[in-house]
Formats: sequence, C-alpha cells, structure tokens
Amino acid sequence: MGRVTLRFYDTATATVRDFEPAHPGEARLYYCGATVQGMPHIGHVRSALVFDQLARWLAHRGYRVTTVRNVTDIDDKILANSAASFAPGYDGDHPREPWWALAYRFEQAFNAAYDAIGVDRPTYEPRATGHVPEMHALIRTLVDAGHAYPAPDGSGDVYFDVRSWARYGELTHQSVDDMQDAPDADPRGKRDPRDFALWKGHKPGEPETARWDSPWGAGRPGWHLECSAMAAKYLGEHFDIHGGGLDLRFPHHENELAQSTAAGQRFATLWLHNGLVTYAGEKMSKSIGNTVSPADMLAEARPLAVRYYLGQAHYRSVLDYRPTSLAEATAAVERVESFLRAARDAGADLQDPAGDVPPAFGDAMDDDLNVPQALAVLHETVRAGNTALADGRDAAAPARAVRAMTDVLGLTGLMDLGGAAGNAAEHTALDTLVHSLLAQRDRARAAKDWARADAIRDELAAAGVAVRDAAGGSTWSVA
RNA sequence: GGUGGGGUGGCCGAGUGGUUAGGCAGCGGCCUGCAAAGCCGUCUACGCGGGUUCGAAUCCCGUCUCCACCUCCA
Repeated sequence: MGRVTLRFYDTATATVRDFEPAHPGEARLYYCGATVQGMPHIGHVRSALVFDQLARWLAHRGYRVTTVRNVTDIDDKILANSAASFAPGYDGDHPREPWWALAYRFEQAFNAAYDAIGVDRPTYEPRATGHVPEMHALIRTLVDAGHAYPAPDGSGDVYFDVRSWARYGELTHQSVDDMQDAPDADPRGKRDPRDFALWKGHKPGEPETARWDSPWGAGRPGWHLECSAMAAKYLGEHFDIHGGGLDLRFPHHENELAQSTAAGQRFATLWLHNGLVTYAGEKMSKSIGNTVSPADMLAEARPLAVRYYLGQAHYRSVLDYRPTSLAEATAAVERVESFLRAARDAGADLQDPAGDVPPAFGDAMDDDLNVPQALAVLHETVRAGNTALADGRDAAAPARAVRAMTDVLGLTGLMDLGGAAGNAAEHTALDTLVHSLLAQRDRARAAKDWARADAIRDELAAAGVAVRDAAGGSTWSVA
C-alpha cells in the first residue's frame, strides 16, 4: 500500500493505527512490569523483551524514547508469601522474610533475567511503594468527581464506582451488565460487585510496615491505581503507548483506563498487548505450575539463543514452548553470527556498521512490529552474504546490513564476534596459539598426512575451538 | 452467557485475491583428503463444508475446534 508510517494494533479500537506521538519527536511508553512476589518465568521475560524491541525500533526511527516499567512491590500475594515463607539461609528467631525484603529479592531476580538477554533497563522503573502521595491525589480527584467512594463498612477501602463511569468497559468492549457474575463476590459495601479497590484498608494482622496513612484510613495501594499514578507522573497525562501482557487487559488495564480518564486525563493513545507463552498449549503461570524459568533456559542455551527464541514470533501471537525450541533457535541465530564472523575474517569492518537496515526490514518492523517478517529479511541477507563469500566476492555490504539489523533487534551485544567483542588481549593471545596449530595442520595437509591434520583439528575441537576450512585459509571460532 | 485472538507443509512461524516468506529438520548435489561451515536444488500447506471470482490460505455463509480474559497473573 506504500504506507511509510509506523503503525500498531491497538487493543482499545481493535484496529491497526498509525503512530502519532502526543509530543512531537517523542515516544512515551509505559508497560506493566512484575508483581515481585516470586521468581520470573519466561512469559514475564517475553513481555519485557517485546517492549524492549518496540523501544529500540522507535529509537531507530528517530524518536526520543522514554520508557517506564513499574515494579509492584506491595500487594496481597507479596504479603502472603512473606507470611508463609522463610528467608533463604536464615534460621534465626525471626525466620519470616519481611515483605519488603522479599519483594526486593524478586525484583533483583527479574532484573537479572532481563539483563541476561539484553533487555535494556527502562528509563524509569518506579516502585509502587514510592508513589503513595500521587495515588492519594488521584483518589481525591476521583472521589471529588463522584467516581469513587469510601466503603461504608468502615474497612478503609476506597472503591471506584464503575456504574458512575459510562465508558467503563471500553478497552475490552464489554458492558458491566454482560460480565459474568463474580463467583461468591465479597461485596464489602460495594455499590456494584465490579467496583474495584483504589485503596485497601489495613487489616488486623498485616504488617505495620505495610500501612500508609491516608484521608480514608490507613492502608495500602490498590493494584490498578499505582500504574495510573506512576504513568502520569513520569510520562504526563497523555502519553503514547501503554503495554503489557494480554492477561492484563481485564481487569487491570480496563481499570487503569477508567481511573485515569475519569480523573480527566487523556492517558494512553495506543494499547499494545503481547501474547502469552504457553506450555503444551496452556498458559504458563505460577498457579498452574507449568513454568519454565529464564534460568532453566539459560542453562540450556546461550543468552543469544534465548533472546532470539523469545523474540522471534510476532509479539501478539501465542508462543508455545517446546523442548526443541531452543536448539532450533540456536541453529538459526548462530547462522547469522557465523556469517558476521566469516565476513569479518574476509575483511569486512564490523566495528563501523555505518549502514541502515534494508528497506524491507524497516517496512516489516513499521508494520505492527512484524519481527518474523523482518527476520526473514535478515536471513535472506545472510544468505546473500554467504553466497558472496562462497564466490570470493566482497561481503562488506551485506555484513553491514546484517549488523544493522542485529543491532536494532538487540542481538549483536549477545554475540561472540571474536576480536570484535570481549577482551582483545586475550583474543590476540588465543588467536596466535590457534594459528600456530593451524599452520602445523596446513603443513600436514600439504603432506597429505591426514591423521596428523585430523588430530590437530580434534585437539582444537576438544578445547572448544571449531575450525572451518575455506578457500582463503582456515578460520576458527570458539564453540 | 459476554469479550478478544487463533487453526498454514515433519516442527516452528509470516502472509488479507494471482507472483519464493523465513528458520529448524529431511532428501539430492556442489565444495572438501574427510568433515564442519557454506552454496544450489528439492518433498510434505493452508481445520471442515459450501459460495463469490478467470483465479482464494487470503472475501462471504455455515460448521467443528483451540486459547485467553470476565478472580491474582507478563
């Protein structure tokens, strides 16, 4: 169709829409991070990776990108897990791990997983507990506008009044009347069972450290409210993209939208939701117990392959994990890596890519972040480059293009490109030793002493050095 | 009951009317002393039944089926 604009599938309108930034030249993105109540699984990591890809692409297209990913560090499950579990390695008189310590421990685990596969840290990563005043201000606005009310039962809860907001349900195209009745809803003074808590009154037995004073009584933040408060604080009342996992559409994102718009904000222009990771066709989740952790994957495959695997499907599609997935991803991505090495060995300069991505790659990425299509362009470029190398031609141009593509996909930093990355002095030392052996092998081959030649190759292989014979001489790489 | 998204060749996974997606695996060939890597070629497709059309994976009707959400969940 010849369209050149960036466009995305917007959940709210269920259509693909052009990206028209709220602030010229800027892209402001908020996406939901973790409730740090347990260890991450690859579904969490996929979500962060999707929005990392999005942020990188927006930046590549010239936007000044601001990303915010929240950390929900206070909620029911965090308190429950703290009350039920024991601090690792601690066996003293007070074995309970305080909720705030537990939350921080898992926050670190999430960040370690993100870091391992090259998910850039967001511009801001606010914690819910650090933004209670902002939440109070939002609640005050909603109460004053008649869209929220303190529970009449004295619990200290404050609820959003869904019946007071006609647009409630607009994000997920549902009407309150059509919703399934909550099973055994605890009304607790709610005007409608669908009313949700903006503020949760402190309950007897809950830690004193988990209570904040408020005009409506001591308590703690409701889950939905924190995102509304933090998004507006860091990105303004009108920003471009709100993201998160598909399972957050309802109620979380619906409620966020209702709160913020009922408070008079424009809020997000576009809503993007990534598909879930499944295992044997079922949603991966802690409650089902079918999770695969980032650590599991990293024990099996290189971070490069893990990133490639989790990022290779379209972001909106279901990603069904299978045990063979990682091996396939490894083969695919190492093919790209091998080409870059071979091109470098043939004289291409990888340090100064100075190239843009091929137009077909850009078109694919512009089109609702069609990474699978973009990867097809990547692999076609690799083949063209390999063909050039096989024919003894210059492969600098395809190498630059491949490098530009792996850069924007966040793959380059996870590659082992020999001298181009890592410790240069170590590489030089190793290179000298390997070439000494390869020279011996070349002499043996010239003398048709195949046993000797193969023995050297086997010796190198045992040390983890793979040898590739080519017309211009043998090259090597680790692993 | 409501809402949203799917069913593509051995596997994964793009593709909204006609021209090769791509990857992994397989097979044949080239290259190689052998191998690896690479290159070339190649086999299995569009859940099912109708319809529209010169032509449909792609549009329409019907139908089966899967997943997610409506309760905490990336």
